[in-house]
Amino acid sequence: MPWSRNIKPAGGNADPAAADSQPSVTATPIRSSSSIKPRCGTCILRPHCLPAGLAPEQLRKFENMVQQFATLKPGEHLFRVGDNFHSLYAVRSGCLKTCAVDPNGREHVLNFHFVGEIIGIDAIFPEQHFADAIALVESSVCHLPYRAISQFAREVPELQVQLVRALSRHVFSMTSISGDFSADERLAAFLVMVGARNRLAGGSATEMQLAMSRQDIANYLRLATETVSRILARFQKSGLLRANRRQITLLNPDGLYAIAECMNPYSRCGINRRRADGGTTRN
Amino acid sequence: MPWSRNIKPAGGNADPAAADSQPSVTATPIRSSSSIKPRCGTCILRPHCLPAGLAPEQLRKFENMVQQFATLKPGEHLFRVGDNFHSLYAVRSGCLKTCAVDPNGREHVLNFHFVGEIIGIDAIFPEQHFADAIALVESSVCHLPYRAISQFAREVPELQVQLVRALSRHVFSMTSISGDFSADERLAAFLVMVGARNRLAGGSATEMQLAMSRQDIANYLRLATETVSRILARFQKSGLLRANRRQITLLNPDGLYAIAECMNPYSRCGINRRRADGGTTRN
DNA sequence: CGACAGCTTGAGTCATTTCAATCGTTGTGG
DNA sequence: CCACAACGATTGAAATGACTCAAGCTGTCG
Repeated sequence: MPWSRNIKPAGGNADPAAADSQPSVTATPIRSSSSIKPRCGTCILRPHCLPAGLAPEQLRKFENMVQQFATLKPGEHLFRVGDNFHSLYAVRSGCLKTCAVDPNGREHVLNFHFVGEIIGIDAIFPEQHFADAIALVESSVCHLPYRAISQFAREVPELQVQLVRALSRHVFSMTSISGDFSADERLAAFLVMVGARNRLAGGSATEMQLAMSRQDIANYLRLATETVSRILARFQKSGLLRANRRQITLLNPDGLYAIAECMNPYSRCGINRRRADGGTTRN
Repeated sequence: MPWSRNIKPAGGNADPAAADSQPSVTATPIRSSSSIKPRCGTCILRPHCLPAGLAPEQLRKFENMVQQFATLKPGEHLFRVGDNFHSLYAVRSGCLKTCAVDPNGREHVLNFHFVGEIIGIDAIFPEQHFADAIALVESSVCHLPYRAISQFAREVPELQVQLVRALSRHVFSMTSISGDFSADERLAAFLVMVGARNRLAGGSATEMQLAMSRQDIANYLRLATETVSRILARFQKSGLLRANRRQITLLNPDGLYAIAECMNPYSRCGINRRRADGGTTRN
């Protein structure tokens, strides 16, 4: 059992001077590149982000609501369990995990958040965070104050639609991994998914540098770390991939896809739809 | 591949009884008690449903959009994989499951939908159903045409808020069961949850008639049917409950709650918040 | 270089599954 | 009304996928 949680000293490297807009007790150590305002208009991620489909002048207004542009070092928290919810975050670069430690001390990784993805939508309802959000590598996020966004959405139906779609997509994507699948299937699906998300972020779908440790992968897939290692070794032996530490090359994406196929929601019906979710894009 | 799983023929429990009233291959067989219009204003479920918090005249308008009031016999489909999404449904009485059969023939129960809960929100994004919705017992649902609801939400912020909250709550509640927990923990949590939902629907939290079979429970909890049986027997032997077929009495809810506690998101932080989600209400 | 953290590999164990047989209910037809 | 079929639930025994424990390996960093 992995009691050994990486309690990375968030304080050690934090620049205390950097824009501390939160004097609260549980102060979230956001290192903000302060004055840099994100420009949604020129952001390559816009089609995948909340302001997708906004008209120019709405977009400008939206941009003005994006208050901060935080940079996080590996291991730094974006927010913590118990923090009040007041903002959504969009990953601009890097990768984060949301995770929670249960009373028995087991860490559960709820999700990985790749470039272009929204963090925090599960906190809208309880109005409080029930997970920690931790950067896995140097990452930057846009800060979308929810009250303002929500208010703005009342005037701009297009934004409303995007918000609801983002939520629905999230539910949709969760249904796959929550299912009953073997370790092989889950890991194969994970790799294919990371490849797809990697490509969305402008990289390769088959050549990637994982942001997360074996332990994180295991905690996400409900496996033991050793099991992840072993399956990777087996996949490698059968020529499906090459794995060296966090450097992974998918040599036979179709083979992996075949193993993972049962987790693809789209394969459940006769639809040959464009794989919109990215969760299972082949190659 | 050693990963032989329970290849439970989808036909096995598909709808042996209900195959009656559906000659069509894909048509949604809604048995409508036609003319009966639901009255949200007098519905005891309103606080838990979408129109929660609407002002009187908005409520009347909302009522008018609720087009149908369908009744389903056990085993009947509300919708099927591949159906176009055009409506959300609110469970008025009874209980339904949403489930999908993967390419290997394994059935995955995605969710159970109890009285007062919304069905279909995961289809908003893909605009298509990727699951079957099947009544477990005689059930009735309100029919909420999404286009109209969505349009109406643009004018009525309160409704918009409710929609987003419902989605966020759904995400929130999914995070528990998707975690890595033992069979005992998952089953205990399941029973506590059913009790809580049963009470919300006006019944008892400890005395209940399950709507679902052991097989359905197993497919939901990622267990084998036999395992569910065995754990129930063990719980019974240790005085936690009394189980006879689908009739379950929780004799020691606190004991069950203690086992299930690790799955309670609220217990992850120091919060002694009113257990709003119902997922883990004690007794 | 040494310490450390993350990763890998092996061996034994355990929780859960699979296979198989039985039991109790419920519904059906004679 | 009873026999019988059918189905869901239960129980036992054996098999196994994944875990735990433990040791060794590899790369990184001070």
